[in-house]
Formats: sequence, structure tokens, C-alpha cells
Amino acid sequence: MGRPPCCDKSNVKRGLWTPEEDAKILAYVSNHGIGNWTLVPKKAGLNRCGKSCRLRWTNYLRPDLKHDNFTPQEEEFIINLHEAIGSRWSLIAKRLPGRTDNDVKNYWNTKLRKKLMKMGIDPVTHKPVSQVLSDLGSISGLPSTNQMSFVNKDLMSNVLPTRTEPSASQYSSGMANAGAKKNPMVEHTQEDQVHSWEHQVQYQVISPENVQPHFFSESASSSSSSSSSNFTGLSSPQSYSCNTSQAQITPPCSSFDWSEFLHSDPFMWSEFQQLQQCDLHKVMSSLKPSGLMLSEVELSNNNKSNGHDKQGGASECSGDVACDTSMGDQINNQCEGHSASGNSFVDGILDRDSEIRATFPELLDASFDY
DNA sequence: AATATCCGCAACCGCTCCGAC
DNA sequence: CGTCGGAGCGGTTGCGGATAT
Repeated sequence: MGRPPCCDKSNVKRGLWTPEEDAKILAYVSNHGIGNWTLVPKKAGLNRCGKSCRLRWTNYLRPDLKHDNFTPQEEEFIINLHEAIGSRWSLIAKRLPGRTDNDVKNYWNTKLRKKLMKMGIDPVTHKPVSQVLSDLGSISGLPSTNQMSFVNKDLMSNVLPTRTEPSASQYSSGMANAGAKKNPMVEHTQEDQVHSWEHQVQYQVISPENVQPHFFSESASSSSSSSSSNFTGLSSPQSYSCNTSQAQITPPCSSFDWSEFLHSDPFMWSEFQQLQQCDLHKVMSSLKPSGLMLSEVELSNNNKSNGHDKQGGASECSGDVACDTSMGDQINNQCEGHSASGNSFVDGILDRDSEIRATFPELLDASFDY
């Protein structure tokens, strides 16, 4: 049973806002402040959905917003945070006064992503394209069409003559979304990481594999092929791991110490202690049953099985501390199953892909031709 | 000059979260 | 404890201007 719409869509105005409508919102907010947005249209005399009013206010009318171009500093900040926490636009925007999540998202999609690709950097993994391709090739020789469906579409469109392939993007975005949204730990962890990044790791690259909600970074980090990068566009050393050298990236099995990392920031440490109360059941039960939906829990536990997160990292691994053991075993078994086959995570993905394709042969139709 | 294509941005959509009841 | 509904989030769409042909 679906949820009823917040307003009668057929009877509300949509599309661009007029100056008169803007003035009504501004007048209303200046007189009454921000309250219940569903009541705003009626009280302000607007024939708009309340949600639309809220968006107009937060994305455009708010007096504290900047409407000028992004500065190089802001640009660098966005790239760094994206590398650390992925496409958590609201979190990134919170750290950029006067910018909204929509601003940041649009700027990323229209400028930064292309800029990175032009520089030979995969905007999803923040690794050199050559390395990503090398890793891809190492999965099983030349990548098959099926395997290609897992790859960041931007990257592949950069290197291969592809056709639009909705399943690939939906797969990746859906997965990232599911993990990020359904795991309450993730939000804290990423907040923490932003916080920490701002305060104490200005010139140290945090290992993004531990938190980044993109499964492809897993496969990409599964090998350590070296590659050069022609990345020279950004100035500060931390802005690109691949700019200076791959050695700056904390390797997947490094001695990265989460405890030390967390202790270094009192705020983060107290947050972490609260997070020890994680309810893994809630996380697991919220996961989609489909084999296509790998959660961050799954990803991170796979990390763990590879030697990550010695201290029960700030997010997922606190599940080891407080969560139900049978569920933990279940996850561990799943991870072990992956890692037992050599390429671990990647093989797990491919196995699942095969299963799904066997179940849904229509996935192999002509839309996958190149 | 006309048309096609590209690009950037504002707005919308669908979903989840979370507090109130 | 379950339901409801507002708020917030990330992804996507579509319009309008800029640029290319």
C-alpha cells in the first residue's frame, strides 16, 4: 500500500518559480519563520506543493546562500570529501557555507566529474583509470559484457564505445543507496570522517575503502597494480592520492589503526562509543533479499576479512562488539565464502551475477550488445 | 540563419528516516 | 509497538541558453 501524496499533484503548479511566488515565500518566512512546510502554500497564498516550497527556499531563496561560482578551494574540498565519503551531498554541503546539497551535486555532476575523467581519474573510485582498468582486466582477462555491467558507467563510457545500459547504473547507485540509507551507522561514520578530515587529516589520505559506499572500489582495491597518473590539476597534496603517489593511499591491508584514528578526535571518539550499541539485526533485516543488493555491512565485513578494521571500525565493525553472534556468523560465513575463492569479493559478485542471469534470462537480451 | 546538439541548473521523484501520537 | 506524516536525502528529469554544424 503506497503512501498518499503530500498534495494533489494535479492541482498544484509545477516548474519554474516566478518572482511573485518567490516574493510570497520570502514574505511568509520573514513573517512566520520556517515551520510546517505543508501549511506554507496555503498560508502564503501559493498554489504549490509544500515540498516544492521547501526546496525552493532551501536551494534558492535562503538568504545565506552564495550564488557565485565555486572557488578552487571549495572544489578541492568537494573532491576530497567525495573521495572520503562518496556522494553524500548533504554532508559535503554542510561543510561549505552558503552551498546546498543540490549545488554541490550539480557542480560535481557537471564539472568535477568530467574534470576528473579528463585527468584520467575514475570519479567513482578516485583512482587512476589505468589502475581501474588493470584491476578489471585482472578479474578474468578481458572484461566480459556481464562484468562490464558492474563498472562505473562514466569510466566505461570514457574508454569503450558503450550503449546506454540502465541496469549498470541502477545497480551501482541502488546499492550505494541501500547501504547508505539503511545502515544508521554509516551516517555517523561518514559524519565523523568529515569531521575528522576537517580537523586533523589535512594532509593524510584516509583509506576510503573502509567507508566508501561504492562496491567497485572494492574490486579496484583488490589488487595493487601500480600506475601513473597525469593528474596535476589540484594543488594540495591530500587532494589526490593518485596525484602524488599510490603509496599515499592506505593500502587495504595496512596497519591503519582505527582506534588511534578515533582517539585523535574527542568528538569522534564519543560518537564512536555510542555507536557501539549498533543493532546489526536492524541493518540486516533491512537488506533487500535480491542478490543484487549487497550492503555496506557485507562490503565492510569483506574488508574485515581482508584485514581491515582491526579495532572494529567506526561503523560497520562495531557490529562485532555488540551484535548478535549468529547474525555475525552468517555475515562472516558469507564473507568467507567470497574470500575462499581467491578473488573474494569480485568472485562473489560474479557468482551472484550468474545466478541472477540464470534466473532472469531476459537480462541477456539485445540491450547488452555493444 | 536555421537546426541540432550539448550543457548547466532548477525542480521533481521516490525513498528512508524519525518524531509524534 | 505500530502507524502516520513531515522532513530530508540522493538520483533523475526537463527546460532553456550556449555552442556547433
